Amino acid sequence: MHDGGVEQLAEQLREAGHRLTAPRRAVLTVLAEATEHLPADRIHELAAAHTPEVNLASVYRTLQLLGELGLAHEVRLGDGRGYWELAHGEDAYHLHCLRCRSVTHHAGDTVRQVRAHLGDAHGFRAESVDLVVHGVCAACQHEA
Amino acid sequence: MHDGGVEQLAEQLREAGHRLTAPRRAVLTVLAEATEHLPADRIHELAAAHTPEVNLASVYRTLQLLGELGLAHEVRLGDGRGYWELAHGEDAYHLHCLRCRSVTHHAGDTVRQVRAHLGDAHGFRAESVDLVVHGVCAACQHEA
DNA sequence: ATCGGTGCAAACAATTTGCATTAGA
DNA sequence: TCTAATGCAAATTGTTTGCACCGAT
Repeated sequence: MHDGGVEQLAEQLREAGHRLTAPRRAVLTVLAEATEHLPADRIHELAAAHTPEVNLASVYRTLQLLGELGLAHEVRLGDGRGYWELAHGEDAYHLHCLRCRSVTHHAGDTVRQVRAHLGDAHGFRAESVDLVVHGVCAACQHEA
Repeated sequence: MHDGGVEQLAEQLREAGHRLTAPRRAVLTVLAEATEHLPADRIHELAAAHTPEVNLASVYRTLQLLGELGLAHEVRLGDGRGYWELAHGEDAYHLHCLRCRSVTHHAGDTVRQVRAHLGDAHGFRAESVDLVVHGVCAACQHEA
């Protein structure tokens, strides 16, 4: 997750017919450097380091755009807000540790199985699967 | 569905050391009669029919209490708000139809399997599993 | 030179809270 | 009676929007 990633994403923005602006580059950089899922206000804070004066509204607008382009993805943890991450090959689920508040995503068959099951059993055509598991991660269990 | 259910829930409230008030009874009645998942403001509207003057704040307070007592359960669909339903034997997932906006819950092994998988593969102790699948339900697919 | 994007401030929507009053037990 | 619970209104929080100005293409 060095700057190369950002350049590539920036390119995708441009290719989709959007302008590459300072706020957008700042948000992309923050997301690319992030090791965890970030809410908009946190992204705003971090972006301010790169590019002072980025406005929170622009962060929201950028995130929405990135979401529409499929470059970023929003996760809802149950509290009101949205947490963002760069898109990774979909069909992942999230483990939300209630103790250390960490959120990790995991790919795997799990979600695919759920999807398959639904089509068979309920004739439901799944568009997207939101699977968030709240609990206590392995690390936190040890230091209990 | 009929008032018997409400009486039983009311009893559980009292047993837990809480007072049985008009707003609380109204919310319980609405939830018991509901055939779908309701957001707080909708519950407020419907409760007003039974008991005029119930305040929206009281609806929120009641819902929170019912949640803590395990009598009701909140579902997050991804839009900002919470949708409520009476507690049914847990471990269900929700199918959210993007076309008709319906939300149906289904019990079954699915969630239990996810739970088991997590413990084995990641040492994660699952407390609650939120599985919401967005897509198009069977009914809506037919009339496409 | 355009017109998409930004900053700013005000608007919104969902939910929460402080406080004086009311009513369940 | 005595304290939990309510109504009301104001405060919070997360997110969106209108609009005049600015800058990427």
